[in-house]
Amino acid sequence: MLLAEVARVSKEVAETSARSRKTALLAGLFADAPPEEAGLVISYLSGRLPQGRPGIGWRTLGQEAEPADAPTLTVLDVDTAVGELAATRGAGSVERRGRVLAGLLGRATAAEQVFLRSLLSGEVRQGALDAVALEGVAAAAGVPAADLRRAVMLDGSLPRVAAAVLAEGAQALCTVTLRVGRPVQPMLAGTAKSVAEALGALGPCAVEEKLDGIRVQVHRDGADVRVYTRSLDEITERLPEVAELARSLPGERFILDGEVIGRAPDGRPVPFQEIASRVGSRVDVGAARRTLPVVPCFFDVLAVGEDVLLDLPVRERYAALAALVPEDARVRRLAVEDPGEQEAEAEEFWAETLRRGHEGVVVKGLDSAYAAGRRGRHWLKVKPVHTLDLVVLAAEWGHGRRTGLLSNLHLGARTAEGTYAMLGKTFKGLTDQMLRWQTEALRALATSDDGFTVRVRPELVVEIAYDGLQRSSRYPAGVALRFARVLRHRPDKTAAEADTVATVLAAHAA
DNA sequence: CAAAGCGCATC
DNA sequence: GTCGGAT
DNA sequence: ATCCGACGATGCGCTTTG
Repeated sequence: MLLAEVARVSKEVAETSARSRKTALLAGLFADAPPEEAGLVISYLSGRLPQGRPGIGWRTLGQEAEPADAPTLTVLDVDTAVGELAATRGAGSVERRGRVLAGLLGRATAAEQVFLRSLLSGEVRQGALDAVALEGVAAAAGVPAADLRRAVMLDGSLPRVAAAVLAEGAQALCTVTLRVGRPVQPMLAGTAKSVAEALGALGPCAVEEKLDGIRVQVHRDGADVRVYTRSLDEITERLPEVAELARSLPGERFILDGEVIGRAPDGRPVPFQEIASRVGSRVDVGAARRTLPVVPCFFDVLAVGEDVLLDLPVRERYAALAALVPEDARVRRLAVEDPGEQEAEAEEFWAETLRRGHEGVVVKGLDSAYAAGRRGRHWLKVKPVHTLDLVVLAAEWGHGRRTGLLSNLHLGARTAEGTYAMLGKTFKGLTDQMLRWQTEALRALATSDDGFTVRVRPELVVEIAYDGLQRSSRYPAGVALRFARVLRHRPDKTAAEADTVATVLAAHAA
């Protein structure tokens, strides 16, 4: 199949807003794809490369290339080139990769270049990724989307399952089962503003501590233990403690879901950044382990022995977990069978969890199944929110649907010297109307515009919500906001009324 | 040989 | 990771 | 109820640059 066809459909998908129409466009192409190329086509149109990230970023993609006049590239040609890109490493690799990329782009028409650049950069921006492509596959193969979705969650790969179902039909889905040793898309949590709100939404539930670490899925089959991240990358070698603990458990075969954290000598959890550093260290795991040992805390079990537990309710899965994992390797939890009667108890659990230094709680419906790969409304996370009044120091021009609007705000707190210390940026929480308003308001305050960033007189105050502070080597206060978002503009306030660095730091002093 | 730049992963 | 918009 | 895309800070490892 020609890349031109894929690029054309991608463009059409991008230009239609209705999801049903996107699905139909994708289904048409998937049905046309030769069986041996279907996986590739589906992968590209769901915005992924089978090789994963190819080591090509905005910098490398910046190079210009004279487009070809006529489309000759096939998807197999692209796959070959991407394989080369991904395999290129060592001294001189940047230049070699650049040449391979130039060669590929040189064989592509202008339209194909647009698609290739977006695909390689990881931002297809066609309003359709995995989920919509999955609908397209289901339509093309004539199978129920729900059946296909379940198979993909268990298998972990849409292109693989899709190729099989297009070739063999619905029966291909029957052979996909949960297997120990093959990672499953983890279930995700929605958000609630308060414990009371979560209790009200869920009824009988479990309130669990939410640990601020790295999500892990641990598979054991006899002596073979593997640890996977949330994105299903295998990180077993980086976390020997986790593998050791899994081997020590009284079960030969299981799949556990949990979070890896570190504990200070007093038992309190170490900051997320330290865990990220530890889990990210690959070259000298021994040294990293000595510096910061980690512990897994499990909160779910997806399989044990020959039994698949995904469809069992939380209460039964937790009983299985308790039978397998000792208490000190499990998350603390409170069962709330009667939310009406136990609200105070739940609130106290939340307060105690925060006193222990954890991130918040996750509230789970006791009768819900494990919805692999979904952001279930049966799991709701609750975290404390902090707010500040900060001053806009600059704003960046937006992209995509925010083109022409000032979007990303540089946020400053007042210093003792009467200047402003930047604490981070945010573009979140802004409605279209707020974007329009701030674009005009900031234009009026502009002191410079380099086409990327507009610097402004520090006069506009914004109310910012954030989750906490993190150590920063980039920002002058030595600290940055985590997950900052705009609550509202405060044109009624003057910059002199904004919060100071000192009060920000004081609010988080332990 | 150290610093900077880049890409990619976590949240 | 959070959030708003669209379906 | 879902999905998507608008982009955040940070740390590691690799490669290039000074």
